[in-house]
Amino acid sequence: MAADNSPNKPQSGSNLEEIRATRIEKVAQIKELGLNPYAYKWESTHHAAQLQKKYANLEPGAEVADEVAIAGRIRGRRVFGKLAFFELQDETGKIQLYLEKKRINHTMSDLVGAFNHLKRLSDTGDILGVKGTIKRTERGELSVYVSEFQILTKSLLPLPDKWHGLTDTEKRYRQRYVDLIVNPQVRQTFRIRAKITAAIRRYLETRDFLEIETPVLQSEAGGADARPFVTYHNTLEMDLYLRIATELHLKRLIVGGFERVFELGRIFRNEGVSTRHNPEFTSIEVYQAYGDYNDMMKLTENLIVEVAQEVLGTTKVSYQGEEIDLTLPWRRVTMHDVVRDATGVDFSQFADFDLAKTAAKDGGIEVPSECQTIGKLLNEAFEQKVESSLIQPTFVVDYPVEISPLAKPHRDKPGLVERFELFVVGRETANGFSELTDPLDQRQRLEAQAAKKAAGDLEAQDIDEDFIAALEYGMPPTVGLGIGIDRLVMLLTDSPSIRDVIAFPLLKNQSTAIKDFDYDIEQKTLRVVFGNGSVYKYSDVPESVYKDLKETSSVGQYFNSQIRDKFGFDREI
RNA sequence: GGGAACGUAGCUCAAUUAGGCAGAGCAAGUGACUCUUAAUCACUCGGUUGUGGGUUCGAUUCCCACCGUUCCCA
Repeated sequence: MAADNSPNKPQSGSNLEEIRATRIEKVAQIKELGLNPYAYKWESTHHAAQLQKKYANLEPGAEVADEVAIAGRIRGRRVFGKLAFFELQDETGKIQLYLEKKRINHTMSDLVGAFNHLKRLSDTGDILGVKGTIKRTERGELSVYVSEFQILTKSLLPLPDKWHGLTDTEKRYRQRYVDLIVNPQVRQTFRIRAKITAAIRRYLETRDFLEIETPVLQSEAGGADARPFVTYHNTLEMDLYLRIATELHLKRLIVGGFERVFELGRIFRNEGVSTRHNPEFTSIEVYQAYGDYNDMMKLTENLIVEVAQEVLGTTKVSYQGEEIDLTLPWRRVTMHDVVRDATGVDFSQFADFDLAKTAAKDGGIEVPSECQTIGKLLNEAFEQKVESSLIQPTFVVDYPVEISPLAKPHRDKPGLVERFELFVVGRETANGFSELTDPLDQRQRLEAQAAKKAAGDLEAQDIDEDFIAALEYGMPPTVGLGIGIDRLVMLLTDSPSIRDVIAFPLLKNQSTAIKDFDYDIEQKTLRVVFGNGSVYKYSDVPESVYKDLKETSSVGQYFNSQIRDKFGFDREI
């Protein structure tokens, strides 16, 4: 465009808007050349890693006449007058492009000045397809010696600094696609995650386990102690809950006659967010008829070891600087023993709760008020004094019945159930038990839970009558297992935060600031529009409050202190 | 839920000690350049210092509130 030389045209700036405008202008120029900046298709012959491997032994300076075609994102540009080097990145890695004016203009004679167009109209971030031959440069870099190119997708936004990359944690999570483009180890983590879940499914399928999908939307959320998310079905006019576990439905399938079932899928728990918790996460639950918790511990060990071996090629992994040895067998210890060894208090000796409580306090254990039985005390002691020290894989077995409402009573130890949990790097990673199959016992236990819920415990379970009916038809002796997939992936990918193994972790809405508000004097309702698009109506708001809100120096401050918790509200949008 | 820290150009970071013109590298634009690989050289553009208040002659800096993130604790 000759107009570029106009002295009055302002020079292109380099804030985001101006960079974007410059690139949109390039899109127009590409179109003017009769090319499509958003192509339909490209046929590649190779990926970068394949070429790097195939020509690994090519000498510097050597050329091979093999014709190849490859596509990817331009990650680096080093441009000279009549020669240019691009770095092209595809899913498998990077390869350099050797772009020579003479060759390109010769083979692309239909497009006059093809080389200069490429120089002028391409940017880092564009998706480029090229055809050419193979050449290792004199400096030793394997390159595609390009004869033809096609800009497949024009990128409008600049990528992060090529040297420092993207390190801002918030931006990495919010714009994971950018994180994936510039941080190769992030791609690797999700590749490993996919391999882990595939390997788990393969392990189970070869042992005749069947994956059956169970409902996410449920009229009662059971199978775990957790608060569910609530949603609403419009035409059925009913509240629904997102599942907090897959347990009760998978056990119904066992009643129905399937002997080995599992489901690997998403679970939702309405709880806080931390390095170890995301409100939606992935679990696998496995149920096997005619087995007990000893069988399931063996399955758990073999499953995890085989997955590690298959995905990482080793059973020795490094996690945040600690060497974790997954080699079998894993340590097994009863909860009573491990607590006694750590605190000096043997909770199996007490018949009386108050004596146990005194001993616990003497042992330095804080006893919360809702902790009213010896079993809960034992669990409390475990969580406070033992859990974080279980670094190497350890099965803790034989849990108190009070904290295990779905597990079968221990065949030898009164007050305990046949349950195990696997701890690695101080974190609960798996949980399994011989399933309670006695419907009358199950009803009693769930009624106790329901009583707790009625008394205000938001995490206690409801009675699932249909589940109990299923048990009354008769469930074979069965053992179940649950594994937290995210935590397993964290371990095997050396990731410090659960958000590093979830592609799009839940983050707070960036702007909940108040955008606008108005007031209805007749109705005394204050309508508030928030930055995230939602609209709330606050009722019975005095006009004086509206006036104050209008005149305050800080709307957000006034709203939070004087309105938010003080008036009833309905969500409009 | 409690505590602490952080938020400055598209990206990575300075400037805050003791309030005094908001800077650099990369990226971007123009020009030169056929072996670069964080290319180089010259010139140039780019800022509502998270948001809203307060103190002050003057605030990125001090104070308050809010928003978000991170870490620790529960």
